[in-house]
Formats: sequence, structure tokens, C-alpha cells
Amino acid sequence: MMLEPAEHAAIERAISEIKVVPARTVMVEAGETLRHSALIIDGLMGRTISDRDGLRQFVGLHLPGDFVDLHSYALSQLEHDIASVTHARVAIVPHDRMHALVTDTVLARKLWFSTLLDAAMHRAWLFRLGRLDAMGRVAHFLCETNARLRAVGLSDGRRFALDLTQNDLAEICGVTSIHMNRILRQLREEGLCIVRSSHVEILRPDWLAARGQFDAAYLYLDPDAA
Amino acid sequence: MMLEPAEHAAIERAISEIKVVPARTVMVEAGETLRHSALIIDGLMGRTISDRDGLRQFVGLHLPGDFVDLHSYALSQLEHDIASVTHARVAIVPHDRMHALVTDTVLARKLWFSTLLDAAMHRAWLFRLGRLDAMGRVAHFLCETNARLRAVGLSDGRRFALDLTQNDLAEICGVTSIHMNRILRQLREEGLCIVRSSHVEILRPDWLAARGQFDAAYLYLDPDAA
DNA sequence: CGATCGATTGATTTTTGTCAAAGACGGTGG
DNA sequence: CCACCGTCTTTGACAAAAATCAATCGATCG
Repeated sequence: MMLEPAEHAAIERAISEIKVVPARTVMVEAGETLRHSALIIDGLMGRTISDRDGLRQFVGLHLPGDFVDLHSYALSQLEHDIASVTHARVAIVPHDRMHALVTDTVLARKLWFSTLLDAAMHRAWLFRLGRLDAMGRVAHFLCETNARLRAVGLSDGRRFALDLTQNDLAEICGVTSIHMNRILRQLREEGLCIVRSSHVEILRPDWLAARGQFDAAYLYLDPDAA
Repeated sequence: MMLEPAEHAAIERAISEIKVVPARTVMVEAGETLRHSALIIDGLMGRTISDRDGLRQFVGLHLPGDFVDLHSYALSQLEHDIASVTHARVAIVPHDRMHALVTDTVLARKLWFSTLLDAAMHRAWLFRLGRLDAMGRVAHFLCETNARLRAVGLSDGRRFALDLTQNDLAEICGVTSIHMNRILRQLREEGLCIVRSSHVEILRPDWLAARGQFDAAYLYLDPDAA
């Protein structure tokens, strides 16, 4: 989020506790009244909406460093669940301490900005689900995740650790897990990329980006990232 | 947005001009550097992302009263287009005048809140595209639009004017216009609702909501709306 | 070692997209 | 006033994509 050291320190001071969340646990349920937001220290967390049969659609995936539910500060309740994917640790920032933070209008704008980035990512996901076929969706998601992880030093641009099951990927891309399995095999057979549980290797980044019609503009990353 | 009269007046004073946008015109192109935001006075506008063949995916639809690209204030450029659907009039608010507005921290929070509502709607759209079949998507969209129009007095809960072609609906729901046509016929034949260009009549609001698994919570509307 | 969870595969059905062509409708210019 | 035109809607036949059903396989864990 490109915070000044002083801002970073201010946020750190606002942390009331560190919470450990086991893998595959719902941390926040839709409709719950919230009095704090959470910042991911490590692990993966997802924002999910369930249909009437309990089948989930991921509407966002959060990496270490992300403010996972800053939205709840202003909304006070969320219309989706927040669940861990892997084992995770989060820093809890009570909303009443947040009030103090946002009196700094510069920091307030940065926090606002970060929620706007979430919205921009939502829109990219809408494009993905609305206009791409299953393989395109997977390609797009992998490119996005590669870019995001690279921005925080967790990918070298081709390989990165990613602890998602094929079922998780299916819930992200809006397809069945069986179909996801076939798509991953195809990607492997066509030499585009290799996706294993916990690890991704992109063999042809440019081809994959073309297949997923991926353009990183919506991530608003530093242009000079490695 | 539940503004106080004084806040409303402040925003009105910030308007620099009223712009007329003909139907089906791109007002803002992705990547453009923006120095102002727009508030819809009348007409429909959409936020769209095009694929490489120029096929569009709507990632949002804006009604009169909506701040259509408040996001651009903080982002300074957008990663999607903003285009009119019908003929429209918008009020232009220059970003430098916005700076003055957001020194009022209460108003700043309300503007922030309104962008968070956009994000919440994006998430509902993600659910729609990711988990619902074509008929469910249409049902969900119609319920949403009915609820939003009702909130601003433009629907009685069953009938409302809506100037969208079947192709627009298709671009919103992520299906082909041919398939959209078939879905609308089915909805008509099953007695759920009648969609004509420019007019929608919902015959069984509860059935339609069930078919689209629609729950208005994400709109954060006043509970006591008519 | 059995149990469980995730990955994998084949056969089949359902949904949706594609191609091609008409029909309806309003607006425009002759 | 009417013929023409473009846009939107409608329909049918067919192809492609994805879902569903039913197993099997493999690894990990108590």
C-alpha cells in the first residue's frame, strides 16, 4: 500500500492482538456485526459467498499483507464470509482504534485507495467469469496471482508456492472441480503451466497471459517492480 | 447515500458543468487520466471491460443519483470503460474541487462508503456469474435492479422502466444475446416475469428471487423502504 | 491398516454457444 | 405516404463447453 514508516507504525500500534486461524475455517460469517478488521500476516484467506446448497463462490483471495476486511470498518457488517484457506495468522485492528487512524487524512486516503483496489480486482474477476472460458479463467487467475505474489517478493515471475486444492481453484473460477482437473491437465499437456497442490510453475508466461487475456493494469502495481 | 442537506449542497456547488451524453457512447475510456468524476442525473450508464474481440462485459450498471466514477478520484485512472446505455445527463465534479469536499471527514466517509457499496455489488455480480445458470443470473439481476429502482422511487416493486436491449442484458449476465432471448422467453412462459425493451414486469417476485437466489442484504438499503 | 481427502478418468447429459436466417419495428428520405 | 434501412428480436439446427454420475487411484494420517 506504499505506507510511510510512520503510517506503518501507527497501524501496528492499532493492532490489539494476533489471531491464529486454522486452515479451512470461517473467520467471519456474513451478517455478523464486526468491531474489528484483520490484516493477514501469513497464510491465504478467501472471501466467499455460498449458494443455497452451500456451494461457494470465491469473490476474492487475500495474500499476506492484505487488509482482508477493511470494508467492514465502514460497512460494519459484510454480506460474504471470510474464511482461511491455509493455516493463517492475522493482526486484529479494532474499529475504534481505526477512527484515530483515519483522522490522518493522508492515511485515510490510502486506506480508501486500498479498498478501491479490491473493487478493481473484483471487476477483473467479473470479466474473467463473464467473458472467458474455463481455461481462460484459470490462465487469468494464475497470471493475476503471479503478479500479486511477485509484487510482494513471493514469486520470481514463473514459479511460486500456492496452497490451493483443485476444488479451491474451481470455486474461484466458477467451474466444477472435475472440470478444473481436466483444464489443469490440458494446461500441462499444452506446456503452458504446471499446477500442483501447493506449487505453480508457469512455463510460458506470455502465452498464459494471452490465453487469459490478462493485463495487469488493474492491480495498479509499481511499474518498476522486478 | 443519505446525505445531509448541507452535504448535498456542498456537492452541488462542486459541480462544474452538466454534460449530455448520447445513448451508447463511451464517456470514459480505460487508461485515460481523469480530472473529474461524474454523477448521473438521468439515464443509464454502464462500466464495461472489453475482451480482445471487443465483446463487452458489464461490471456495473449505474442509475440516476449514482456517482458513476467516484473511484477515479482516488485512482486517477480507471481500468474499465464508462459508457452510456441510454441518453444521459451527468454532473461533472472536478477532482480538485473534490479535495475540498473530503476535508469534511464525515462526508469523506460517506463517499468512501458509497465506493464500498459498489464493491459489495461487484461481489454479488461475481456470485451471479460464478454460481448461477443463465436463468438464475437474469432473475438475480432483475431482482437487484428492481430493489435499487424501488429505493429511488422508480419501481413499485413489480413494474419498472428499464431501457436495456437483450444484448445489454446478455453483456451483463455473461451469456450470448441469442441465449438471453431464449431465457427471457422461458421466464415469460413460466409466468415469472415479462421483460420487454424498456419495461419489466415481475409477476412473481418471490419466485424470481428464489430462482436467482437473491438476497438484498448487499445493497445495504434502508430496511424501512416502501 | 483402514479411513479420508484430493486427484484422476470415462461415459453421458445438460447447458450454452455458433451459424444462419427471418421477422418486427421505428425512423428517414424520397 | 411509402419504400428502405438499420437495429433489435426471434427461431431452428447444430456444435462445443461444461456439468453430472460413477468409479478408481494415491497419498497421508491416526
